[in-house]
Amino acid sequence: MADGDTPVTMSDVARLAGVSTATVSRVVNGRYGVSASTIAQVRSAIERLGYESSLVATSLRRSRTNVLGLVTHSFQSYTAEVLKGVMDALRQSGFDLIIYANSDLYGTYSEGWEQRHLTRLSGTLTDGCIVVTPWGEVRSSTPVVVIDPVRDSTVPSVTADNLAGATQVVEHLLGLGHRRIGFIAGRSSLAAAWSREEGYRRALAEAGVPADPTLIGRGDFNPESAIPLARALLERPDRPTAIFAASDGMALKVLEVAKELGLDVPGDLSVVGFDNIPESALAEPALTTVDQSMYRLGHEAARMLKSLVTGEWEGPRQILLPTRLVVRGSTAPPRITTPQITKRP
Amino acid sequence: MADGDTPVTMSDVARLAGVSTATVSRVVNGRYGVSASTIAQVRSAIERLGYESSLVATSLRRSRTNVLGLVTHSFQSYTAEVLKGVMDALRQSGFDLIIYANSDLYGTYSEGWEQRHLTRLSGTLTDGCIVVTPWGEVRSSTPVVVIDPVRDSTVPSVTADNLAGATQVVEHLLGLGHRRIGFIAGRSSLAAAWSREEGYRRALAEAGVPADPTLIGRGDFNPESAIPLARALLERPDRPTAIFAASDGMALKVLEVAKELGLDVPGDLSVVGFDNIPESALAEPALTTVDQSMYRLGHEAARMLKSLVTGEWEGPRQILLPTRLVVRGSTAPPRITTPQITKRP
DNA sequence: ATTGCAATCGTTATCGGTTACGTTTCCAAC
DNA sequence: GTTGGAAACGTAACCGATAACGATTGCAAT
Repeated sequence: MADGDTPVTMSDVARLAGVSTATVSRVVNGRYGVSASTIAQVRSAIERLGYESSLVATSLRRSRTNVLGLVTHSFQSYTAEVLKGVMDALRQSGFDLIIYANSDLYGTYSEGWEQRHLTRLSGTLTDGCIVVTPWGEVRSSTPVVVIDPVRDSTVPSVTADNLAGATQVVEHLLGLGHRRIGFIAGRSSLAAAWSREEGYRRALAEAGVPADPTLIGRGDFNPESAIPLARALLERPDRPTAIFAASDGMALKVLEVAKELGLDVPGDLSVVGFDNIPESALAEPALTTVDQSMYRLGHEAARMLKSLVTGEWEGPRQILLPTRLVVRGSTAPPRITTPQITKRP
Repeated sequence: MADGDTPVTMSDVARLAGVSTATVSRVVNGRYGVSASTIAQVRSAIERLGYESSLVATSLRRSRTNVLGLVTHSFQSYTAEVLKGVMDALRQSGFDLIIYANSDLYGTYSEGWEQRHLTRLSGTLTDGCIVVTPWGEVRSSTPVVVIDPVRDSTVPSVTADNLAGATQVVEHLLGLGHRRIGFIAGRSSLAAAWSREEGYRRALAEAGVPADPTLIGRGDFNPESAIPLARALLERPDRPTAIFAASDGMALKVLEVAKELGLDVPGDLSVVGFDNIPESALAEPALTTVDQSMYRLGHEAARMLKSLVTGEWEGPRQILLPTRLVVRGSTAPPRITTPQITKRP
């Protein structure tokens, strides 16, 4: 009860109940072949001693730990949302979650980091891992599910339908009357970044709007990376009337830059993001964005990993989740390059 | 390398190196008593086989797992900030972090939850635990550090200087000219909630402002709980000119209610929170609040737990962290009950 | 009274490391 | 040439639980 007492083991229980440890084990695991009276005796001994089975010893014997891992390089609100989904999917499933994160605060990030942790964990502490937005392809001796994988990855993964989402964004902007639409891209190695850019291109192409490569800024999903890019786009004489940033974090920085330059949003400039992180709804003006339900990404990834570990997964190994355009206050018809009044429907 | 191969064990290494497992163990753990040439052989065998020692087996033998636990009942931005601090403190310390959370989404919370998980974890999976804002006193066979403990707790803990923070808030409001100041309290069992309320009372008393008990609403730190309380306070004919909520989550709800009732903040009503969660800076108007650096709470708790586990803790077992008043746009001189113009210094 | 078959329970090897202890080797000192 | 002793290494018990296997028991069928 207090600190410092030696932990009570299964053989303590066995001794008190007058049976063998095998029988105690059977009772604990609810296995067949123990008489009702013995079960009662063992139960009461367990109760009296306050016995808790050792997760460590159990893990060693079975070769399952019932612990899943989550590896992430950053710990922003995106990851936090994912985490909620993961934990909800795992609650009462018998699996515990262990987290490896590199919170990106001291710049100690190194590229092989994820892989190092994966190999250390797999086959030893965890039964499987979820990896969030990795830098490269991952391999492991235990099952892995990747959220937002790199391009052309064959590892089991969960991704939002970024192509559709980005297409909708551009269609929304085109519908408002925008023709010069800037784009701030994400880390190009990620499939998500590529799809969002591809959606941007396709939607423009289908609408017959000529693509202007100089309107594309090369960001990396890090919010800070968007600042110089936004500045460059907005200080041009022929500045775009709208900017679509590949993530909310970057879009919020675009808002700041616009404010700094004295531009009114959405009057002078429309801004759209992607992700729908909680902060976006609170921004001023509230950010139009694409909801990709990071909660669901996490939830599905956990569900998938769980059944992958238990060997009962049926569905596809690459899951695509729907996205949804969320129109808020940061988008409106342009009034600069198209001086005529454009009424909204 | 690929999936499905049996993990390579220490005896595999031993066989290849032509030594016993004991020697391999000595090499792996850098212990004295192995010749340089043997070390080299073992090292190369480890290298060739890609051997990784089993954390589970090691944990069973030594009675240390090098895993710390974090138990929390909710997973809001408060907890996320704490988590960042914890993980930063633990990085490269050789300790891993395992998280138990009840994200409060399905109302499955039950009061004994924390204690159940604590007893299950301690002495089996973790070497010690951090518990965030528990519902009751906690006990465990391994070290525990509590962030925001209950009142009169004797368990090692880390808390912000809530009394000082709350006092500053009220002094700030008094300085602006407010006299009728409402208060929305937090979960009263927590020391933090009590201290904040105490600070509110003391500051009023010291300023000679008569306390009006009807201006105090009994919330529980859950943002939703503040809604009816704020409504009740603001629909009175003699409504307060300022409301101090014991947490930012609740304060943000007060802002919403005020907006709903057509009250201008800070013109008709000043609002102050406590915590300084990220959302507060983004609110409209930005929320005046008290920064208690949840990051530092987590960081200090982890540092303390770590040394408690290794038995090298020197400092006090109850840590008090400074707070800081952050004045933003949600507070201003009152203009309702005090019609005269009050100039700021 | 045997036989047969379940149901029940104990023995024991094992999971992968760690470590107390014992053994061997080797070299310096007597 | 012994002896002493430290260095280097192997043996085996052990951490706590699980499971294959064998042993015992009880009871119905023969």
